[in-house]
Amino acid sequence: MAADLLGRVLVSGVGERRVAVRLTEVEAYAGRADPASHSYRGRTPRTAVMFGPPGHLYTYFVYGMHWCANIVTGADGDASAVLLRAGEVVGGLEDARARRARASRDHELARGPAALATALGFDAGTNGVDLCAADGTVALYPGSPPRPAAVRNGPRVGVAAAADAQQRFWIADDPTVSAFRAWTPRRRSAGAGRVGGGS
DNA sequence: ATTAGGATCTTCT
DNA sequence: GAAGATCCTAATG
Repeated sequence: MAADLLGRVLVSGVGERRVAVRLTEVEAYAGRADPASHSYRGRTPRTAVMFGPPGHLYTYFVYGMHWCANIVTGADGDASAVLLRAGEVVGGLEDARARRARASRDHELARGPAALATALGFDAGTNGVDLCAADGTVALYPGSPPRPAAVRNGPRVGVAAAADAQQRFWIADDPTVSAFRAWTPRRRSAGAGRVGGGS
């Protein structure tokens, strides 16, 4: 299950850089039966990787500027995945800082799904990468599991559908875990609301 | 410390 | 055409 990924270490060798992150926060998306999952509405070009075999990276673009990464967990055709929400950079600190110049402290380098993806260099090019390939650019290692008593769970962040599902898991008292934000509707930008056909 | 709002574009309806 | 598994900065207490 998703919580088993906590404490495991993801090593990325993308772009001549090598960064390792120990996962401290994840979210589970239960395939086609989960209204909050990208795979809920069936297979599309974007979600094709989710419908494939487990152990592959599924990356997607959100909000017009960020990349986020999942690990496909369900059996072939199941379309379940785990969103990697946050982690502690345990290797390649210099490279991670270079990619995340905005982060003022090291514990913020991979705090939040888009931040984590940026720190590891994930984007369209890493979609579908096999984590078990011998020569893969990204690999998953056992790492060090958290104390079972330190594992917490709660609602998923920023998700409108199935908001009551307690499918977010994190390691208690870890500074790299992102702050919880319930889903809120975004206001439309002023310009987008223009009336009339203009010009 | 906390909150509110803007940026920006792919995907599916 | 509308909404989205977010991050960052600026303004306010």
